[in-house]
Amino acid sequence: MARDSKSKYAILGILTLAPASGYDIKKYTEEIISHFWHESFGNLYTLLRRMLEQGLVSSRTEPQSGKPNRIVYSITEKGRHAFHAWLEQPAAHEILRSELLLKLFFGNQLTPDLLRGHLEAFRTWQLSILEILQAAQKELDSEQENAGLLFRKLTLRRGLIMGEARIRWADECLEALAEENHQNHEVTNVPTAGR
Amino acid sequence: MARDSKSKYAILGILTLAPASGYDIKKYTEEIISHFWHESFGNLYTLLRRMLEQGLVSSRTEPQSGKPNRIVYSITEKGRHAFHAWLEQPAAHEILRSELLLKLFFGNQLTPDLLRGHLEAFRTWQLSILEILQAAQKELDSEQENAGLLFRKLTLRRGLIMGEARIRWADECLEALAEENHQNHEVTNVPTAGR
DNA sequence: GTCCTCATGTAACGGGTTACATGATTCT
DNA sequence: AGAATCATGTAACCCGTTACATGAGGAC
Repeated sequence: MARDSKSKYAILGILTLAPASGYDIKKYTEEIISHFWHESFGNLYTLLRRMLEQGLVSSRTEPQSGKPNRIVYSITEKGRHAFHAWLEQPAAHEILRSELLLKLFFGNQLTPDLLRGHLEAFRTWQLSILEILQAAQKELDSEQENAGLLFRKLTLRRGLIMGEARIRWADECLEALAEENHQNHEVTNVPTAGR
Repeated sequence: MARDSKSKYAILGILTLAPASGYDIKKYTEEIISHFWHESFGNLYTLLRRMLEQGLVSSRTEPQSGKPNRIVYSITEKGRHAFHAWLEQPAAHEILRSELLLKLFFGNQLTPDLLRGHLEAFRTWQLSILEILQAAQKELDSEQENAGLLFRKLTLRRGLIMGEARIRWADECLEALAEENHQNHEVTNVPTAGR
């Protein structure tokens, strides 16, 4: 087994839906599945050529005038097999590595203001993602029943649930910090006040 | 700037709390912050030596009989500066890449049984993590007020909230799939039954 | 006039994982 | 007897990012 590229399977999966160029695949990741996946042009193009050599995909060049040629890839039988074999395999445990959490963990070495700034930036960022997902959901709801619809909805649902949870958490943190700050002020400003 | 190792800052952060060996640091990540961070021995040892060269840490070798020598690292002033500079920097947006979501997205190419299997495996895994976190929370609650306590609690809280959300989501998915399956059976088993 | 979209590519680089080696001691 | 803990290290390797190059056509 060793380790093999997840990108490879993402590409195969997308080619399962329709033939596509590298550019198309990039767009697809950005527009449809950006809430749980991303690809860079860099290894997209490199991978596609490698996969061609391995016979997982076939290619056909579409000449265009004025623009560079489009290289449209299709999944082969071999590619389909590889994809399905992967699909059946249990999903690898996601490795988690959150820079924000790391900073927060060492939060007592940071000024309250900067800390709050980090959390608020995170919050607003999550909020903006949520809005995009909500719009996507509306669109999906108005779409008519089709093959992959349920699964698109379920993955979207994940994005929404997690986004909401992240915002709830950020709010909790901000509250806790505000409270702590408040207490500190009471203590330092009115140290021996009547009790 | 370019890109520099996040591991580096995790290490510096941990050394901020107390001098430690590579082995100690690994243990710390596993026992205390595993819910949002992880390190492998591989680059831990490589990084520590590089950081020594860069003057971010200093080292002292503790001879031991029977066991290999312990190399205990301490953070230097330069290291502290680098760490604080990083702390103040806004946290990079987490890149998301979920293999499970990817499989689910292409779920209509998978048998319902396998699909359910994936989701249930995910669910039970998340549940086991939750239990660990809950135990950790109980421990933290009984600890007396100290410097980093609030922040440990806040990061733990994140793990709990997210874990619960993931489980809720998995349940939703399993329900949705069961329902769909049920409908399909009705249709295929009693195709023209009275209505 | 400048920015965005379309479209493909390459080279550098490095961050991190995996797998291996070594070996005494202590727990089950 | 065997597994786990302690403890450090190295070498392979590759996955993926970033940055660059090229260039036409259309939008604003």
